[in-house]
Amino acid sequence: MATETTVEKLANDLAEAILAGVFPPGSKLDENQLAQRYEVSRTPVREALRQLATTGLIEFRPRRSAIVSTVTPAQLEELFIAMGEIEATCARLAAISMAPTERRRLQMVHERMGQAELQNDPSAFAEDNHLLHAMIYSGAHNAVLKDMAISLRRRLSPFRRAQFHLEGRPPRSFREHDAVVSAITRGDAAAAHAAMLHHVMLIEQSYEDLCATQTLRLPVNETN
Amino acid sequence: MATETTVEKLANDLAEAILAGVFPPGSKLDENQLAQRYEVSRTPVREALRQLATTGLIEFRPRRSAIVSTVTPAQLEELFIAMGEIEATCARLAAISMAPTERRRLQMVHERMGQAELQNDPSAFAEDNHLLHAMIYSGAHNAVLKDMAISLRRRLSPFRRAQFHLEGRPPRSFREHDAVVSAITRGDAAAAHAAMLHHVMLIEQSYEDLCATQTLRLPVNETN
DNA sequence: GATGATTTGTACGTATGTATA
DNA sequence: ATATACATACGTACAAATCAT
Repeated sequence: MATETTVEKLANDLAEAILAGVFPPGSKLDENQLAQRYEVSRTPVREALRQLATTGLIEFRPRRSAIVSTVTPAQLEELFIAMGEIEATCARLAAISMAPTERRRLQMVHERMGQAELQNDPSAFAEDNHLLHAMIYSGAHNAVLKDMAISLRRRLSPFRRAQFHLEGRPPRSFREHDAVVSAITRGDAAAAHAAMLHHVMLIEQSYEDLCATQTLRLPVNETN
Repeated sequence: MATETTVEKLANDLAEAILAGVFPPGSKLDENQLAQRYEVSRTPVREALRQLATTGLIEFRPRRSAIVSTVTPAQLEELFIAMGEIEATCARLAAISMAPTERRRLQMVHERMGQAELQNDPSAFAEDNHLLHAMIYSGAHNAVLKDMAISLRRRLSPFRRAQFHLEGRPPRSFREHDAVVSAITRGDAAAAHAAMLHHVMLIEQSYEDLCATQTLRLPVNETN
């Protein structure tokens, strides 16, 4: 019961719902409706919305409903680029300052991920993928950068999810990780940076390919 | 009158007051007191506080007063490191993607800053220093990274202000800028990154020197 | 373009949890 | 340890502005 119950919970629930596509980009967030839906009053709703607004997930307009942020393709690319740069920075710092234990654990998770790929276990693969990246953020030993990375990753998660279903992406992803993990474990900062930048750029690329092949423009739908 | 009057204004005013040291780190932010002081009700105060909490400037505790964030030396160093990395990333991207006009303007401001240093005009120097860094953020052509850089710079501003008064810092700062600006204008991405990283590290160093020589631990006081 | 309905913005009251005597 | 004081958390009410007809 340590959490700030209502607002904290609401902010998380709302963020999750938005990222899951329950409230699609551009949709209005009526305070009264949200209050009814989550069975609270408008006050905590407003405070949660304001919190989400500072993260960029939604937009507050003066006297009108808050709306879920619409990301243009150009903005999306900027998010991917920023994500790549932050992750690459974390990878570089991780190569410099990870403890031996951290390096071993990183290697371990990476290898387990390779097995998941061979065994064609997408959920284990995705889970370890997440863990691997998180370990690199932590390995940078910088809470500020870590928070930035987590926030960006969260923001981009709807756009990254789709790519796991792309044919041939997991094995390639594993090979890219291999370059990153290898560079980090041997302490090659420049190589770790370059490899991670490359990896995230390819993630963006495969997302764009996905958009091109499918008629989908928005990455999410109600079925999620 | 486009702004969301009360809350938006309050959040800005409060942030400014905190950064100026009116509310020192660790001090409690009583909602009623703030409401009286700024002549509004508690509701906008709460919303402004929550906004500041997401930026890390203050901390919300479940059923207790919000407090101005206390930055430990370790956290401060992480902030400086993150700042250096983000600025260096912006410099690298700027070297790659600045338009010719932007490069010329950057060079121009840099030269003007050199004159301000020669003429011993600290306020002009400080102003151009701010402008120069801002131009590099913009030059990266990535709004996400730019916002991160601005936010970090703002957060660290109380700790950077002091260093301008350090003997011999401005000419050194100018020389460090020279390396950055030169690398950017000639499009040398790696050099721009390295030079900026070096520059910000030296800023942190001079702040630490300042702390060591003076008995001051907190960077700001009421006279500002 | 004006008017009514709906929704946001702010104020305030009550309850609950925290700190203190 | 129990009780008291006090500040926050949430709910509700009213005013002002937007939008829809």
